Amino acid sequence: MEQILPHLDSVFSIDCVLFGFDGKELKILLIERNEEPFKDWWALPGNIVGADESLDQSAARILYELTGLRGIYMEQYYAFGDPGRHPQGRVITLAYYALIRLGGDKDLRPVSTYAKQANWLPITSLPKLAFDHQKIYDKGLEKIKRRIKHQPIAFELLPEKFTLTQLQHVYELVLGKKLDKRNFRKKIVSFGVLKELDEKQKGVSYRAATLYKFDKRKYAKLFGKEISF
Amino acid sequence: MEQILPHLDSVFSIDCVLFGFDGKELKILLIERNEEPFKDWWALPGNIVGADESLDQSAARILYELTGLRGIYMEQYYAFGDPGRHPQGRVITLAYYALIRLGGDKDLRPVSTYAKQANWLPITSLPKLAFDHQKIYDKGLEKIKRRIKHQPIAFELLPEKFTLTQLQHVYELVLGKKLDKRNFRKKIVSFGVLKELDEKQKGVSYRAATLYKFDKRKYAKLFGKEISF
DNA sequence: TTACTTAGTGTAGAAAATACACACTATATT
DNA sequence: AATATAGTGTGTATTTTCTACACTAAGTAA
Repeated sequence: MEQILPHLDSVFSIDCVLFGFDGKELKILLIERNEEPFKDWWALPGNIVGADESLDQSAARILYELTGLRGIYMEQYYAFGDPGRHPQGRVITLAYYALIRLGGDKDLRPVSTYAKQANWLPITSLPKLAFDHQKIYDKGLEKIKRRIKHQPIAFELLPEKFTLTQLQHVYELVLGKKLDKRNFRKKIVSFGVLKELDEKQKGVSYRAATLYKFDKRKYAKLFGKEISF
Repeated sequence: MEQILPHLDSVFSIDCVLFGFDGKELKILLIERNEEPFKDWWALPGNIVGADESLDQSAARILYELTGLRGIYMEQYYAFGDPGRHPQGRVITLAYYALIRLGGDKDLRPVSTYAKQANWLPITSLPKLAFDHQKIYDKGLEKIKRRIKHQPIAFELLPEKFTLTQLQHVYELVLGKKLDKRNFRKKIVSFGVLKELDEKQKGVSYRAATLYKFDKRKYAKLFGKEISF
């Protein structure tokens, strides 16, 4: 019901779990707070939703301010609003995750005002997080696991051209388990959204792998179909 | 980021898509508004989140006030917050769906203050809805479709004891398609969460079907496993 | 007793999932 | 030039799951 519009003392924010892949590890972007509460703790980046912003815009803005990146794949996944989750009052927060390819140079321009530093930390060794951010992160990882099994979002973590081994590696890191190489290739190729290029990997000291691209057109046609790993 | 706690002119509400099954049709509970905006329109039931309530509690309260029911399966599924979604100001709303068995007697005690009436309407012929509630409903149905394919939530819509035909019927209504009887039975039984009772349906004018119960223990053990229809 | 209505059951063929091992190729090293 | 190294790339047989499909059994009503 929405006909009553009182002035309430609650705050609505967005927090983001920004997943990044640098070719080796899966990481998330954390900031080290320089204000109370939780001064000197690591926290997920977040902010208050602006008055004229949609929720998605707000999430995109947070990401942009922190990294300078735009057009990144982001997805809203859950709202956290326990009365006790923020020591200084009622803050309801909406969580987004994003998938980002790291390892150009542009991936992170460190951030202003409310943080000492911002850093990509591997998900295999995360510090204690401020507020209920551990819970928010856990749920984000769970959601992304489920999503990657059914839709080809793994591409968002890779450069435009990638090898099948790199793609498999992303799946393994997100799902947290090893996959069989031959079966993986069979399945991902049969899904029909990969375009094999006439181009090979460079700068490796072993047999160079064929590069592939993700074919967005073909994917759009398939919409609704699902893979599963 | 959450160290700033300004007093913002935005309102945070919860709206609920309450799915009910009466043995025949899948319905949702709508209320007819008696105040502007959207006076005389049908809308999803909802309310402002109370200061000391968790989000889940708030959703449960809305449901309780409307129907007198407690302990109902509810799930948060998406936040809607476009700046223009409410004509009188910024209202961010969090959507929940619930699954309810209808057809005892207790299912609905109609509601007070802000509504002329509340009614269970079949999803096959819904009226135009107030605000962006059509969008909220659509997304809710989509979520529930996906969920029912993977987890046995269909039980929540049925009485404690039910026949396999009833169960199949629920699946067909939610998924919006016919299922093969033999294949359905094979799969649902092999999932291993049904308990066959020594009891038959009563009061039918044809061969009585065997009754089943949902075995929550077995389900807990299987957690993580998935069916798919 | 008969007619009616729904319950309940099996199988064969197709498709998908899994398990599994070796030869190829590019580079680096001696 | 020969060799070591490290990752690429490929096929098949087996098992499991999915799909399509039709009749008999049981109970009730007339």
